[in-house]
Amino acid sequence: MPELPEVEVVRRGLERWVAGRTVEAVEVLHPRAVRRHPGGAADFAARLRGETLGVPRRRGKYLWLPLADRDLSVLGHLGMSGQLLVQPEDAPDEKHLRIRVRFGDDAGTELRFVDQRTFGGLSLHETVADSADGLPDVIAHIARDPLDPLFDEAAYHLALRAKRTTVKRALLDQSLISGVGNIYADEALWRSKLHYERPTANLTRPRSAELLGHVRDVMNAALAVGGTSFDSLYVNVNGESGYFDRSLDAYGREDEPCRRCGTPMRRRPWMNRSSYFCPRCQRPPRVAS
DNA sequence: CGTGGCCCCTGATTGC
DNA sequence: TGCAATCAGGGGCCAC
Repeated sequence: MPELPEVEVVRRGLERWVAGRTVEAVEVLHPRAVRRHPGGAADFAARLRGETLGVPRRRGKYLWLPLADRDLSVLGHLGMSGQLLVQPEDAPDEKHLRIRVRFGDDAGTELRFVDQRTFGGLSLHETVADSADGLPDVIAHIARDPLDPLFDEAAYHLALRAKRTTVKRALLDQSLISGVGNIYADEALWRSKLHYERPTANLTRPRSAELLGHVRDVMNAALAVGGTSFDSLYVNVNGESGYFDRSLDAYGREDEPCRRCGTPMRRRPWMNRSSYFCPRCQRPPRVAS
């Protein structure tokens, strides 16, 4: 499951291995991988052909490659199981290869989008008119992520107070803060000693600031580890390789002792997912639903 | 309009 | 042993 730090590692890999290259041919092997592209697979391939890719950017878990001299970007999301790989042209196709991008240079590598569960995909979108960083229009509603220097902490706190929702829902609400998934939400809540069903409306400024700090810490720790592991030909993220899961304190630790107090951790079904928490450190709110 | 919930998908795992 | 149910989860979309 690629979270924000893994997507940032992918972005850096793309910057190194793909930026500045000109597309020669695009092959869409699974229509679902381009389902967000308005014109369909053939249109995606035709429009991308001949274009030169710019420096990749990222917001939350979305990343995009602006096309040189056009107000157009290739937008990508890895979903649950997506990978963007730079592979030798003669490497055998991956089992779940969905899109192949060939380049017109002689570097001998191509870009591949591989995705088992097909939740992710690539698409072409126009740039928001007055956006400095070339934000694609379809993700204009995605908030800045907590590692973005322009993330507005005061506005975030006010937005939390205004919402009539619970804290974990708010962490996963991409219009408030982006890039926080189920795993890091549980980690940040554990570190903050907050129950996932705590209402956001009465969170004090220090509490929300602490929570945000823990979100950043969790992400930066993963980034520090993941950022050193991919200095190779591969632009590779494998969220299930477990390079950070040994450092998880909450997620996936049902019945294991809380690392703070020793109480067995619990798992609760939540939004078709799971929430992991310590029943002692993270007390439920008085009016838990 | 804000909030909550459903569903897209495939493969590993679990249960009978 | 084999088949079916369950689980994993980002985020768009829709109903209330």
